[in-house]
Amino acid sequence: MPRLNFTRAMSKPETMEQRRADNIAEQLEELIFNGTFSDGDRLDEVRLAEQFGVSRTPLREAFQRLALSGLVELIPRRGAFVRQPGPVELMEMFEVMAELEAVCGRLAALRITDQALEELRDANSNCQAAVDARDSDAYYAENERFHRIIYQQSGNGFLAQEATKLHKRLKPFRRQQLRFRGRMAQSMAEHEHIVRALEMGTSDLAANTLREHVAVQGEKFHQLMATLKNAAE
Amino acid sequence: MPRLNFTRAMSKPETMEQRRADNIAEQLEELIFNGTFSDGDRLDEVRLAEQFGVSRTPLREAFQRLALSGLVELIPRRGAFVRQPGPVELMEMFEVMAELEAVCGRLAALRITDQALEELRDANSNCQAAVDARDSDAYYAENERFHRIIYQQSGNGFLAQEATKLHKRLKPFRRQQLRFRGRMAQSMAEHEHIVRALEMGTSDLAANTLREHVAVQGEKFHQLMATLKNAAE
DNA sequence: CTTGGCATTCTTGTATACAAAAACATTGAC
DNA sequence: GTCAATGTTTTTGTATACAAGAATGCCAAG
Repeated sequence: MPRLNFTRAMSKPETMEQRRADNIAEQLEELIFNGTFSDGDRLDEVRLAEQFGVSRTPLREAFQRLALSGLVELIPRRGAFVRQPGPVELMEMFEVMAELEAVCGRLAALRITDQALEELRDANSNCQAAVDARDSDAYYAENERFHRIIYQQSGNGFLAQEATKLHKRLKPFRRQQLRFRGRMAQSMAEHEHIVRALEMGTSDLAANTLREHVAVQGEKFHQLMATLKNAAE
Repeated sequence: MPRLNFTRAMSKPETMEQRRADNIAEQLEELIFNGTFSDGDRLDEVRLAEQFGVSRTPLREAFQRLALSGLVELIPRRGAFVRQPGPVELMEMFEVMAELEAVCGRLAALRITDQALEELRDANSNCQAAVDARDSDAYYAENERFHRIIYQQSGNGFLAQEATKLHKRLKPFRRQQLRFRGRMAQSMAEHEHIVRALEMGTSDLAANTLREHVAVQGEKFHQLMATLKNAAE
């Protein structure tokens, strides 16, 4: 006889208390992103367990989560292997990212609030300040804020969530890109165009501008490939 | 001193041998989809463990996977709760699905092979046969094949994967839809238009036709809401 | 009748134990 | 020297054990 009579989940308690396993998943993610582990590396359960000061159980739970997000491949009876996207998959992911952003932009052009527009302008001026100060960290932070606002203003929570997920996944690669000369300034200029399109409420223009902004083509393609080779060394 | 000197994963062995935990995740997914568990239900670890004849450990690993795919919400120290999308989230998901299909169509119009076109026509004639026989199961199977081909012909593996994932997630809701009068026939007709657009290689037409085909609007909206109410009773 | 606090029982989260499978190393044949 | 077979050791997958946190029930006070 089941005890818990509250078989229904009450309204989201929005508990931000994390279990240990969740933290471990995040930390592992970070270790993969920052290059401590690279493609093909095997994640040793016992060593990582020691390192994190926990037993294998929560680690294995973390592996499950990472596996579904694609960062790790779980090969039965063999272990967990880091799985970074190769050039082809990376291009594919950027292509999807560009399309997702375009959709967000198209919807946001119709639904964005005045307040959000103001925040976009604010993020943009912070970006400009970062460009002037050649502070790529600050630039990146504000750039992320800029895009996140657009995701949210699409008015489609699910879409915003998916876009955020992919954005996060591509973060390390995008970040490399910013180190190229003139990249920050160009990106800034594109942001201005995007804001203008959103202000005007022209869906198609907003969509196309965002797609172009995110798409990897022309010189950006070569830059991306260059960073990949560096990462592989 | 690490033992495994093969620290790199060899080329994908494409091992289809599943671990127990993977199977459990799939079975649970099925149980959620077919309505054995409905929104808000708590998944009892010990009971399910008995039911599946395993211990709690593999079950908990399965929970982790289901949590990331959104079917289950893991509340710390409280348990795993089934989380079915409500009307709003469902509409959002269909909107994203429509956009993903549109992108697939746009790319596929440029890249589709003659052989794939032939397969689309084949799937379509099977669909027609199913409509004539009023066999909604067969219709659904061929419909799925139809869409899957388009995903794959986008030439973007990552996109195809994401589209497939969402398609699967929406499966139970789409399936309900087919029971409405005339829905299968209308859907069939739209498929014809889609194939024609792909044949002609007109990207925009293919994209728009697919978007309209998948989008939930007008009468379809009411039908979807009706199925939701039925499911809640 | 409702409300609040305490004890009890159940449930989760984590650690540990153990069996099965995989990788490694050694030996021997060619 | 290369390669195959076999025994050893590591490593994974699962079961079990145990500690800490929730939920329930009970009792008393208002």
